[in-house]
Amino acid sequence: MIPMRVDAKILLVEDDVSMGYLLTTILQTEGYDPRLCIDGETALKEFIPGYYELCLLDVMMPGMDGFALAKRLREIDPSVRFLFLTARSLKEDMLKGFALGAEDYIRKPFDKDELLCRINVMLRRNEALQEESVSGSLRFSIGEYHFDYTRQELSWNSETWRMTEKENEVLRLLCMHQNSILRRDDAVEKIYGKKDYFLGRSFDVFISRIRKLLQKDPRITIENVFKVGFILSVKERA
Amino acid sequence: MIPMRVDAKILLVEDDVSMGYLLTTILQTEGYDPRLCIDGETALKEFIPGYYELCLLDVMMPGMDGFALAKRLREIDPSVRFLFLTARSLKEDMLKGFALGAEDYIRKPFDKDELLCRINVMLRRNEALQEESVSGSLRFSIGEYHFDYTRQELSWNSETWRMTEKENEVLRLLCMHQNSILRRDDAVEKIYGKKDYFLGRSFDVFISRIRKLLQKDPRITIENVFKVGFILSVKERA
DNA sequence: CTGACTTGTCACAGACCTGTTACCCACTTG
DNA sequence: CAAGTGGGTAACAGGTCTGTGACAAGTCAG
Repeated sequence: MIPMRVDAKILLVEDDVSMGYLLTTILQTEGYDPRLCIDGETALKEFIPGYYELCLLDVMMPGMDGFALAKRLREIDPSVRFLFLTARSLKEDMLKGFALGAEDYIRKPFDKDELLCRINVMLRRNEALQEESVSGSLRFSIGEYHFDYTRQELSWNSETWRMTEKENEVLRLLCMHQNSILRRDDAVEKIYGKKDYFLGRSFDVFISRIRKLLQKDPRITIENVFKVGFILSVKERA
Repeated sequence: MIPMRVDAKILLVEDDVSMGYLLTTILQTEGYDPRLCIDGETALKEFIPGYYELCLLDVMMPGMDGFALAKRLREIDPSVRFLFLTARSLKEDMLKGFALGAEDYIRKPFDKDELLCRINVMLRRNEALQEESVSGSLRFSIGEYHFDYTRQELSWNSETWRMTEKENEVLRLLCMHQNSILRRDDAVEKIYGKKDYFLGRSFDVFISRIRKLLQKDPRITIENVFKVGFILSVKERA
């Protein structure tokens, strides 16, 4: 299935109240977060650059029409993405819409599933565009936790903590050896670049701190292997 | 007008000879370089990963149908882009097409200009994806702000400031790492070409100045990651 | 079972890092 | 030349890490 882009903010501009309501409902039930405006002026006030993933514009509206609105929005935020929705099936209109940079052009009466499909495709594309640059990111799942090494963050159940540099390093090493021994010598060497008695003790302290960070999921353990190192593992669910 | 993507290679798969010929002609007169195949098997032999900008697939064909072909093509090259063309207007077919990762879905009989428009849009998008970084103008949306690097301008709600050169550079780096850590070492190196203690301090001062510039939108934060760097991010609206 | 050694944890102080304001100097502009 | 701008340094007041010592608890060999 197409992966859903949950909670995406959508700016919806539609003067017809019942149509606007219908669209809002459809989008909401699909997990989107639509914002309905009844005319172009309201939409311009409501618009915030970068906030909305997508704008859904009715073409025929009293006052400022969809095309004029699109032009204004693009002036404010050149990277805005929009899609026209119209009852008119004039070819010229459609061409004009695409010329303005529309991503798509949908005729009313529209089919609900088709509309959702096209929106999904657009947002998926959007996401691909943005995440392109975030490559090189290192992430791990640890039981119910999620650990993002590059962002130096540990999250659990929508809570997120920023870890310190050393904690981050130690946890990374543990994760990379998940279910197998992380040798203390190796670890100390990698973290501090050298090893001596005190650095080893310091490493122990970090193990302790990380245990505390991970204690919300009791299935996670960091077992000690006497004189050798530690093993991070996640027990099977009972 | 929509900028034309000249000479783009298009793989066209259509079993109906006259339709295939018609499409080929249309695409050629528009400056594209289409390659016509009369069935899926031929298309698979003809296909070269990365060579075609776009595949135009008829859905209903004897032997391998368009969907099966799309699946095979995607196996060979996961980044392939395709578009279905079909006489069937069954909703399920269309949904299936999108689920397979289609960029668009066009019903026959199609309108020549609409088809070309949609193809143009797709190719333009393709280009945008690839040339994002090479383009001359660099612009970013930061919450309610809009930052134009090339013009060295920061604007908010119709107010616009011209930034200083260094502010501009620092903000650009922050934007390019939005939501991930901008490492202070990297940043200092890129901005000054070398690094020492004082340049690091100077960088801090610019962070401070930029925070002040961006303070009109309270959702924007530049978080410090102790000893490592900074993260620019925009919080969800309440 | 004992004693030597290893590990878990706490608390804390000092080192180091950051945010900010003020200031100074070089350069530009009118 | 006077005023203004940009950008670096200084200085200071916090703030955050993180080694280390202390001590309790655990492990192991003999």
